Amino acid sequence: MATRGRPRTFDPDTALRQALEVFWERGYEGTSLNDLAQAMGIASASIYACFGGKEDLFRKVMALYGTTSGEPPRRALREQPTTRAAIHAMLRATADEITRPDAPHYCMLILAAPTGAVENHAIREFLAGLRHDQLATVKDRLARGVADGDLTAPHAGLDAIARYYTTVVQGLSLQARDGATRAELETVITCAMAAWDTLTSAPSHRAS
Amino acid sequence: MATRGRPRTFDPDTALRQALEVFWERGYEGTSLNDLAQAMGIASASIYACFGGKEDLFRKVMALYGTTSGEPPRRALREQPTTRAAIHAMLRATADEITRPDAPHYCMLILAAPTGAVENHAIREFLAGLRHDQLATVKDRLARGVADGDLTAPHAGLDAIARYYTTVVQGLSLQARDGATRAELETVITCAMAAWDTLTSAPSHRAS
DNA sequence: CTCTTTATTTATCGAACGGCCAACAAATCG
DNA sequence: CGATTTGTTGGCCGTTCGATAAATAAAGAG
Repeated sequence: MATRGRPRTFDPDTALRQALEVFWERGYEGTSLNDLAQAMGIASASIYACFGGKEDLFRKVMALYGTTSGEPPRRALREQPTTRAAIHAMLRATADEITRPDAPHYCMLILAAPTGAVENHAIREFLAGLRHDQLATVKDRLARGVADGDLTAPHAGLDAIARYYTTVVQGLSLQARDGATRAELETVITCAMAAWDTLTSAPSHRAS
Repeated sequence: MATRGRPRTFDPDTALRQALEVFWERGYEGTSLNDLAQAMGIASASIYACFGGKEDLFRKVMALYGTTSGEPPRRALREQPTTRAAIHAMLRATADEITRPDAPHYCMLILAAPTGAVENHAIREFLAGLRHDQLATVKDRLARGVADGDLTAPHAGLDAIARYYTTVVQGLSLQARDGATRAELETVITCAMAAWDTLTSAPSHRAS
């Protein structure tokens, strides 16, 4: 049980949180190992020893991010009794997270690396995969609504509705990044939810 | 009239288009002067002589981008007879632009530099300003609708509706970036327009 | 104590970065 | 023609990039 060797002088969990802050503030490509080492209070070589390279560290950071900032929206989807309430609560939880005064006003999953140099393609694929999971989670919640009986054969497809609200979530992140206030995001959410009744009515008249 | 001195061996307009391609593919921070010089077929010193530094070049590129890819959505807003048709056409024109087979599947204005190193703050501010203009343009179109009489004292505020559809536009860009097809974007647009009638009805019942 | 193991610091790697300049080349002018 | 103006070339500036090796420090094991 006892750990051999020299014990490390920093707490990896704390260091990971500090790395999260830096990546959050500057994005993936905008963050250098120097930035990280300085913020984490250790030499860059220690980062390699403990976390692997920049890319490995970023993946670990995103895992932490998912269990912290990513949890409230996921919980909203999971715990709200009706599908409509679940979607609405997810949007509001998202708006809460991306306007917190103690953190940058955007979602890392969405904006930390949307574009970049070719050599960072793997990171973008990684994030795209996580976003795909996000879409699938929303879709699953809609399917559960059908199973629960509070959503009956929507006029628009489940896929379309899920993608629509995912689109709104992503758009909210950019709005917050551009300085929109929590109240302004709330008005956007209200507008987005105004489509709900139309979208979830039985298939009656026109499409397109 | 005759131009003194040695004439340049490249066409600045062509070079600017080539620079646009590179910035579009890799974003602002992901593009190096080497990348640009290689794609433009000239030495980096020629870039400095003709366009100024990287930041100046990017601003000129964005001006070109605005008059090309940015024009169809703007024209849709301007030329459609009714406000509803204008918004709908703008969304579809946006979807067309960000799924063109001959260009990256996203909007540069939105995703070329959403985050990044502190030294590139000015570029982000520049883009944020352009996006603010975008929002204002949508808002103006709604106001024109009220003046035209096809939009009467909307239940939701004009600001909220404008910001909502701007949010959708920005979300669409991320969807396309993640591989959504034109058809999938169309379903999102259909969902987004489903809110229109509710949003633009006279102020009657509840809010929030 | 000595030996082993692990973590740290320091120094540095080669490559690429954005930026810039002096020398050369090509045109018009007088 | 020579003088002048302008564009292009090639290279180099100091810095920083991500990454690594060697040397040092601190703990437990025997």
